Amino acid sequence: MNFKLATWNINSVRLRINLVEKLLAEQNPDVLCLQEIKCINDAFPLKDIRKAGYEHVAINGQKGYHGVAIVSRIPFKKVETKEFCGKGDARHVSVELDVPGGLQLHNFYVPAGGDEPDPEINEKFAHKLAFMREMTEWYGGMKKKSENRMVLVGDLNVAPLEHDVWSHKQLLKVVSHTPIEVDLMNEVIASHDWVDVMRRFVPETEKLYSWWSYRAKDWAAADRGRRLDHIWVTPALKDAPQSMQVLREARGWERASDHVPVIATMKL
DNA sequence: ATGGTAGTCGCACTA
Repeated sequence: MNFKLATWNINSVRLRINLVEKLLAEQNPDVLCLQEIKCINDAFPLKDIRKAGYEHVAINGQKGYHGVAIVSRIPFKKVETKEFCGKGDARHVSVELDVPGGLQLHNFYVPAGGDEPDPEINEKFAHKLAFMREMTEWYGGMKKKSENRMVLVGDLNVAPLEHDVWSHKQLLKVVSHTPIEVDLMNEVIASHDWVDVMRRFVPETEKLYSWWSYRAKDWAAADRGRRLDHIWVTPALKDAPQSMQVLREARGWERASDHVPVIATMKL
């Protein structure tokens, strides 16, 4: 079957439900993974999502901050959430999709990490590093690597490659692109031989961003972006991806999120 | 070298 997947840090799903509806209408993905929904489960705009044709929703919400959700046309066989760092933060939800061969989809919102890239003096940065170490442990501990059909998406808050940021040199000491974060992200990737789907379609020598700061006067003119959002697949699905698109235009929508949707199609 | 914006919740915090 053909499978279309989107991931988007929405920065408040209640405030931007109209933009979610616009994306679903224009792109018609089978599944949309959202991050930073910024509401408790009961406040999620379920009715609007169902009206758009998405009957299946898995939510791990939290009051005011963070929170992730998966909305889907495809039924779920299982829904799980995992708590990282014992903090009680809502930063992960996963579902088993009812597709031929099965598919586990993991949706993450990794801690941003604050401003100061020193875990000794910035506990938010220490939390981010610990979170990634826990991801490595978790995926490294899973059995049957070569048979696991898994997709991992989300706002991972790390731009690992030189051309995942507008200036490699100027961002080396900026949280999201520091060597310690990049090393830890590479360890997560190595823990289950994850494949970076976005870079399968855009060479590493080309700039590729999914986020532009709200603080720029003119985000498009400055174009100082970073690739903070990712789609990964396990080796069992390495030949599945057929296309990938970063919906840059969504950054210019009215009352936009600072992140744009990343969309992939796969043959399952 | 600094400050710039956005959202939620309530007048501070996270990003």
